[in-house]
Amino acid sequence: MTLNPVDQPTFAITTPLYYVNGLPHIGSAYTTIAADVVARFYRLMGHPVLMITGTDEHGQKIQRTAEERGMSPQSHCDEVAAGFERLWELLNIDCDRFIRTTAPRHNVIVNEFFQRVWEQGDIYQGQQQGWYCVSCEEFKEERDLLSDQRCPIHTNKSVEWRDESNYFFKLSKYQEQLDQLYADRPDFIQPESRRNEVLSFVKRGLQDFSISRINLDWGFPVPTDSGHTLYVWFDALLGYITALQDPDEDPSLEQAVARWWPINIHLIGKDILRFHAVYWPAMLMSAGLPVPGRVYGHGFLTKDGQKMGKSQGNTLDPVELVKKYGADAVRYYFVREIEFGKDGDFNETRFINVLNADLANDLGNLLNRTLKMAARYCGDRVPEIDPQTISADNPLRAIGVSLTKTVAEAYTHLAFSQACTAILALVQASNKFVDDQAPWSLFKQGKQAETEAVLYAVLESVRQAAYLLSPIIPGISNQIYAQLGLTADFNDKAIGQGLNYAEQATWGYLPPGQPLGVASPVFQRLEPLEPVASS
RNA sequence: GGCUCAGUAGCUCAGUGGUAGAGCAGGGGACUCAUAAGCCCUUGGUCGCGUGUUCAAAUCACGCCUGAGCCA
Repeated sequence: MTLNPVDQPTFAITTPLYYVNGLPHIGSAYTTIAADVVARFYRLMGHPVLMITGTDEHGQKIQRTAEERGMSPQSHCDEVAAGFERLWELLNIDCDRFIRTTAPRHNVIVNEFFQRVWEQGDIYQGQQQGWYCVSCEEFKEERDLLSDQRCPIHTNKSVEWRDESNYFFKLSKYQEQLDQLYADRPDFIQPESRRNEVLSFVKRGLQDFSISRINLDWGFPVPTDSGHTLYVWFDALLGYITALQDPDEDPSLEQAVARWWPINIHLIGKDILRFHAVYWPAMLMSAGLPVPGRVYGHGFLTKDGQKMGKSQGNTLDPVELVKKYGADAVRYYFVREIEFGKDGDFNETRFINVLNADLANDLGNLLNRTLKMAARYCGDRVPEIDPQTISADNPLRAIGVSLTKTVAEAYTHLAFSQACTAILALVQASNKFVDDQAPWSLFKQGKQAETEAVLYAVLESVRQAAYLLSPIIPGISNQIYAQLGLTADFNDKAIGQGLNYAEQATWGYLPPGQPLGVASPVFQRLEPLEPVASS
């Protein structure tokens, strides 16, 4: 059965465009891993997929950071953006588009978009005065400030008094339309707790927001007034649109939204929820574009239960982590151990425990022990069993058959942890099945047919598990397929055409009689950490 | 200050009226195909605190404490 990708609806997903104030932190890695998992799952199902990530490079904060480093803003951005791309490569994340907001083609899209909104009469000039935090790139209320006029978020930075002429976007005009959007599409903002937050914010009444700054060089000029520079957020959100277009094409807003718009899922951290769930849809409405499918605000990560931050001195360097443990391990831990949407914790002991238990002991060892038996008892081939002859009551077949739907639903709901739990249940049942059936005894008793039936069921269960886990641990899935004698490259973006979901996601695919590969641990057990005396 | 969410086994969490659960970690056992893995058994909890409603509360109501968040 072949499936033409154009038969399937397109699927586009974004991470935030990360601010290049510094090298990527673990939180950015977390979001991007999640987006990659979703993208890979949709590719598996045969959808044409566009996964977008990138960097947000304008704004005063960047300008000043570059100055402090004695660099031009552009070379600072180039350096940091390259750091992001390297990390994605290390994590085995192959995004389809990496958009940088300093790209010239982005400027074209921004200008066109601005023009549309301008023609709607949704932009006007006004005066804004108040205390401005450069780190937040936001005006602050005086009563929110700490002593010495310091920003409550950036406690070591003083805010600056600004009294300037700005351009404003008429957000207030879209109050009713936004209310309607949230009412019509309860799934627009997820998870539920985030949605409630936005609803209560919007209910209080929306105020127009400033979309320009003066005295700022590092940004795009306001098309209608070159003395002003576009506010970094206005420009950054539009990066999602620019990214849709092939970089080689001439940039045009109309072309950009032709195929992949509207984006299906914006995956974001909960801190930037308002920009994505309120400002962004209003901007799109003004420009006459449909709004995205879902905005999903996930939680934050802590380390050993503590907030992470440079000032607290407890950060988790994603580059070090992935170099130490490998992409699959890091991907699996965050996806499996953290309930997506809620805050989650990183703890290295726990990290090691989970990976050893799930990947080395349960999954890896299951494959290994079964392959060794198949080599010895079945001539190094998949047993010649017609899967249809295996009883529907067979515990593995029963689980495997229902697993397909369970896992697909979990992935589509971004309930990665549930997907893992369901898949691991098959693996655990398989280990139990091996022990219960004791194929080594069956073989010694000369019960060849029974031995083969047991081993087939287990091998097939490992295969199904590997296929369904491939969006999360593509490297391990590749190894498992290879050892089962199957040809697969789960990093191939056309995977859904090569290894069709309808066929491979279900239990009973493994071709009988096929020569098996060489057994070798797919995930090496990690050494437990030496207990450290707490100081 | 207002509002929202959370507080259940050492850890991560499920359970929303009817005799306290899972996974991991810890302890014991039998087996041997296997990455000293797996399998079986098991230790462990006044379900944040208090009052109330009910025949019955982890679950409902009210108050409080602690933590996180949104808003002002």
